[in-house]
Amino acid sequence: MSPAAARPPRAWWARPVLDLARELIGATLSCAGSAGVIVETEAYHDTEAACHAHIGLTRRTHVLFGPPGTAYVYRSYGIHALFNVVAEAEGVGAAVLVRALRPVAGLEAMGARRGRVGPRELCSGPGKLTQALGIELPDNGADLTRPGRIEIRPTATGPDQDAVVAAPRIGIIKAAELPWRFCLRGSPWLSRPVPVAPR
DNA sequence: CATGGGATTGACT
DNA sequence: GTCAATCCCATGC
Repeated sequence: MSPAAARPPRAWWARPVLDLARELIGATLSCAGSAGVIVETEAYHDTEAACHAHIGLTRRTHVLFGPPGTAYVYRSYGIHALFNVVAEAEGVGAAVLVRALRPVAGLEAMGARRGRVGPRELCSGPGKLTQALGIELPDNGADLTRPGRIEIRPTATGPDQDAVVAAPRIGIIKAAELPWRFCLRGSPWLSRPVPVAPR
């Protein structure tokens, strides 16, 4: 695989959210002594109804409209913390949800945080990977362009685009037809398999 | 101030 | 396959 690039500057994160969601496949996400390679993402944009930012600027969504390269962490179903990275220009509400990782470092710490589960269950879901990495609500708003608890290192050359598959997003009702889920083709570390027949 | 829904997971039938 | 857990916050009275 390609070597890790340096910590990307603000402008790197400012690209269109669909481009960023693809680009992040293969990047390494690390936090609290553990790390994994991103194998699944989803894009969200304020112009479509599934995005939290669709309702406009509120206390919950203001991070989404802020500077790109910022972490957006929110609680889902009262239980799980889900991790996103803000994309596009400041003033646009857009973010990439990280949905699954291939664990590569700190697997013991991941297991301690997740409870005794098999390696395939450590990071194969958006709520699982935040628990495995120790990402929680206080990480909301973290600036990923500065040194901190959470770090994302893309590959130097970006992912091989032939290896990235697009599919409909998971677990949403609104705008469910958009193929804005991106997966590493054939990866055994996905939250769910890519559907065989596209719709 | 009360209510309702949600980008999920794990346990159970 | 079904379903509850549990909390943040937007919305409405």
